[in-house]
Amino acid sequence: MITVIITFMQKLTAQRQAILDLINASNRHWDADEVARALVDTGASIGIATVYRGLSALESQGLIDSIQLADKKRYERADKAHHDHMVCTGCGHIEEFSHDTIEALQEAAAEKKGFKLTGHQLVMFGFCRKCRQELDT
Amino acid sequence: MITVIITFMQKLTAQRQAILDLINASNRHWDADEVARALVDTGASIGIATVYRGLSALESQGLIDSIQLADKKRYERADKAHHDHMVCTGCGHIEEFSHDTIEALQEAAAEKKGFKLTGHQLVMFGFCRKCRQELDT
DNA sequence: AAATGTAATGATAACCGTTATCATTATCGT
DNA sequence: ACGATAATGATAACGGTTATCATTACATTT
Repeated sequence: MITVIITFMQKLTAQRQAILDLINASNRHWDADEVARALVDTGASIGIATVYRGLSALESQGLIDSIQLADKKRYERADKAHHDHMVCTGCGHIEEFSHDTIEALQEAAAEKKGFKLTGHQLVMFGFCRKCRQELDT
Repeated sequence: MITVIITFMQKLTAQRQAILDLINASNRHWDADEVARALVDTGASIGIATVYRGLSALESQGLIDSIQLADKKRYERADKAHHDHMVCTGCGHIEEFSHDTIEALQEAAAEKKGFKLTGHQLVMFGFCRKCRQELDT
């Protein structure tokens, strides 16, 4: 096997700093378009391509996290403990949760199949408390 | 809230039967393009749009299952017990596994947040036994 | 401070999986 | 067989994302 590893300096430019600040300022889960829109609204000048590149650069540096939903990727702050997500299919609300036992059992299940885990993603779908009530009316 | 439910007959046409037979004949996880290619290879005449429509029709009837990966959707036989997936990022191999305790804990975690679960998807990423060995060489 | 090398930017084209459109064909119940 | 309606297939369109490329910004060296 031939492995080539190319490394280069990642620059934390003004645009990337702005993206990082925006994401760090809340607990929201942002898609690329929302980030671009929010930054432009504050008067910043940033192209959509720069947002996409900035988001993946920041993620590869571990400065932000992401979850891959069916249609798009969403980014969130990285300075939180590991957690998974529940997505309300009614209103889009995303709730976070973490469960050490589930994590441990996943690791054990992988090991049993000979897998060396590098990551996982657990997304649960359903109706949040609010949407659940509206369904009953 | 206004809810409109429109129901109509779903026809099991020759094309859809061919898709169903193909998927039922193995344990593979097919994407739409692979299905179309495989059917055309057997001499069948089927358009890619028909494959997409057939796949979602069959899934909505519970005749096949699917998993949503980052880039595309993959379909598999439905006549298996519920299970989740481990995807090898080295070779693309998909391994299935099931774990009742994890399922139960998920349900409990959702309930604690007030969520009424409708489904979930757990995908674990890593290296399968074979790719793991190649990494060490 | 000027020059140099390199990564980032931004506008836009391209990409890829998927869905919509629409005229035509096939299917099912009667 | 007839009539109603769903399915088909070719292709356009869509939406999120990535590639292209000329230009700009940055850090390091002279």
